[in-house]
Amino acid sequence: MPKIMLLDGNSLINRAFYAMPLLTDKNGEYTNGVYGFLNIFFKLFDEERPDMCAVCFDVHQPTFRHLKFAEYKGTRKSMPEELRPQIPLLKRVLAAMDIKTVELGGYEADDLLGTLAVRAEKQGFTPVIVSGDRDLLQLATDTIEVRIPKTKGGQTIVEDYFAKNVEEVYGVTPLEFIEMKALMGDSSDNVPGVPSVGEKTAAKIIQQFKSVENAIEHADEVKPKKASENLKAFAEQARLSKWLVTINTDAPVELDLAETKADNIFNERAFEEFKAHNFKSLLNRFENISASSTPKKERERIFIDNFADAESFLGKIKDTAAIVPFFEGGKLEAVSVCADDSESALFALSEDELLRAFAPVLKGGVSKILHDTKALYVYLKKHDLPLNDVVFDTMLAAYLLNASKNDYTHSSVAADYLNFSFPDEDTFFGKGKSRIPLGELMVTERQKTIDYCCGCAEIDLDAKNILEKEMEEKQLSMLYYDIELPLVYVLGDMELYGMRIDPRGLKEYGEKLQVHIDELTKQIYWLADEEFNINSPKQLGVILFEKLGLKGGKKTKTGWSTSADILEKLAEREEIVKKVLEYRSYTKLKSTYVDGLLAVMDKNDSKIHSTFNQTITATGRISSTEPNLQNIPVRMELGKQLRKVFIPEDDYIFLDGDYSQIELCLLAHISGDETFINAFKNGMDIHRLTASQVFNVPFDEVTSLQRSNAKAVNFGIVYGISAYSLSQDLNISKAKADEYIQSYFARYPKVKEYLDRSVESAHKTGYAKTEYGRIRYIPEISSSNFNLRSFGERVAMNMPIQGTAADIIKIAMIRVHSALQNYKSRLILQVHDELLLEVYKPELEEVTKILIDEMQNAARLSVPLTVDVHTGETWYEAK
DNA sequence: TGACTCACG
DNA sequence: ACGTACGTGAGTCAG
Repeated sequence: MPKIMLLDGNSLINRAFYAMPLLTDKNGEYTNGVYGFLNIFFKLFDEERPDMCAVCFDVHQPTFRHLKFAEYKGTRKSMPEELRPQIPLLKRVLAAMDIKTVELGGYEADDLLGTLAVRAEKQGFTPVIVSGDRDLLQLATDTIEVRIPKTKGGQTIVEDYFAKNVEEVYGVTPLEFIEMKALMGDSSDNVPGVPSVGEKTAAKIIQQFKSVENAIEHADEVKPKKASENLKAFAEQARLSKWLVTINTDAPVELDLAETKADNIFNERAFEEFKAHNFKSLLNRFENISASSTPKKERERIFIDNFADAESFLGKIKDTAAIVPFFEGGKLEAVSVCADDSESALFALSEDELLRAFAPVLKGGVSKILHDTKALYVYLKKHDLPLNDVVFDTMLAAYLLNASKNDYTHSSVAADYLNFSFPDEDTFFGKGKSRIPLGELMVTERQKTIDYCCGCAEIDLDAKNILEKEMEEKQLSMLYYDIELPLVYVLGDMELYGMRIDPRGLKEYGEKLQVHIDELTKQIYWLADEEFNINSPKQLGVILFEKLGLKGGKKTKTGWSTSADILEKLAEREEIVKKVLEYRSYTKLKSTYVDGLLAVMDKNDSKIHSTFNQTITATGRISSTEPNLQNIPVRMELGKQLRKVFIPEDDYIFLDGDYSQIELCLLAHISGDETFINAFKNGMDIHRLTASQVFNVPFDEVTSLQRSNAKAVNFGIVYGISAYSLSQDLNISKAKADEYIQSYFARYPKVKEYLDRSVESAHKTGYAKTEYGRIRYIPEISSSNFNLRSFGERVAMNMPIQGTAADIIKIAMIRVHSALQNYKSRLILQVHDELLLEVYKPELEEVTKILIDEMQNAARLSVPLTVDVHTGETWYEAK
């Protein structure tokens, strides 16, 4: 018997929308509801294999039924702005899939589902109704099945109901289910029901009396008492509710069921729609099409396990090759190569043989396409091997094209730019403890391993042209070839040089901290009159705000907030709070810095080799991990002492250069505000100037409090200001903060214009851009959610400034690195607006000049970029 | 694994 | 009325 699947478009897209995070496609249009709908659709389609299919939608038009009860139906919550446009989108996608959509003025989707289901049943089809709405259960019969998908813990599970299942679960027949719903009401659907009657009571009443009408007639016999009284008092409302929940099974739908054949879903047009809206995981369903539409080259995948074959394969490479190294525990395990459309190869030899075979190719001649060039560069340099003629890095290109992604793996590049799904590295090898070395996989899953490794090289080769073209279109090529690609080697060298520390000094520092920690722990236990885990915000909150009853606590969703800004307000009066804050700062230093640094130190040379990541931040900054050398303490003296254990190599000295107020300089430059520009040209104290302008006092009479408040306002402007946050930061009233901001804008009108312009442009284009053309997409900016949209607007104000500063220091790094080629001195660290060099002492004078010159001239702005330099025998002194 | 806290620019 | 500063990484707790 032919099967027909009838879906509730409105209800399912609604469920999907709230179950999924907001997703956007390339044009910034929201797609999560449609994507979620399609996932449910395909899951059930695969299970049911229906011959026919139709999706029903609501059309709200005033009709008799709805006019009469407008007061109930009319007050339904309005749809979020992110969802509304997804309904026409869903209809378009369904049309492309050749799936019939059904709608009829004045009827809701459930009426249409009911009508079609009954009609189909009569004509001898097997109907399956899919909806997120339980009201539909009234339609279940022995042949009509109602399926209700639910998300539970991220997984979609489906509840299935024939008539007998409804009776099992609710104890009433599907038709009685209507009566039951009428009594209990439905607040989300604005069905009033009878007050104080919930699901349990309604079920009991209907089991006994079978219908609302009969229950009203025998209202005196109804229990409990409350329900009995209300049933009498709200009899009319109960009848009305029944009318509202009853689904019409006789709507005048003009549709021949023969038109609902679902036999052309996976067609070219649907494929294009799916691609356009980034429904990547669904694309592999289009098997025949994906092959033709994205000519995925079928290459022969060769396995090479001896040196002679390796040499002969590599010897054939003409001019370009994608090369992918596979490392395990710092050792090279295998390499895959793809140089043309006909074949790719996996080389599994000993590390020694691999290096011998590949050295000539890596050294030069062959143009190389890589993915994470820095990793290979660093590895090779450790083995004294050169890497030249790298012409492209797919990871970096994918980052420039969209800096907001979490990763830029081969899998992600394949999905985003080649339209096919490819296993994720972590999925393939396993991650963390359960990671399986490539060598072992070669034994157990030989062909899959060859396919995976060769696939990576094929992806790099195939994606190069597409990535290059997209970068060209988005005007990112200069940023890519002149900044990001050259920067790889600068960062690589920084990682290789590392930073020397004095482990004995560090241990002594740690021991000193530990003495204080032990003392503070005892004092805190004594003051709290019990022992507890001070590191646990949960336990600490209970001790402070419940046991000791301190006032001024704030709740977070898990308990009391014990953050520093709250504790600081209590510290003056409360000894224990003061001790806790002190304890926190000591333990932070001990565990994160002392223990953390000792754990990652290279024991051979007492050096810290951080990893500098080029594809993490959304703004273009570099990040540093294992360890993070960009957040070594400096603001507090106690923490700053830590920098005394960072020491240059023998005969070297630290030289530090930092841009003075680079973000405010850029604000002045980009906005073109004359007051700011002149102030910077004259080398004035910018925060003092701001204070004198905002608080209307002579420049020389600005107090230190006024200056520091003005400094906070300047920071606020760069971050995308709001009066509320500024008031929090300065501990002043919101009104006062607002006053500061208003007078700031009055004094610097061009700054205000710039901020407005940035926000407007982001609204229009969906992204923010630096002076060098770096892009950050801001899908949040078109949200109807106030918080999300506000966040988007702050990002629009901040990103061009923070990002341009990042671009500029990257340029400076490349130039300094290149200028130092023939010196022993070297760049070893970048901290966003600061460069740290390890300078060979005889070169100090010259290198100082180079550093200042290259940093100051990295960009031409309408204000001078000034650089402060310091030298020191320790990092402490050099700052 | 996510929430919280805190170190930096 | 809404309820926030922008960008990161690491250690710790607790479910």
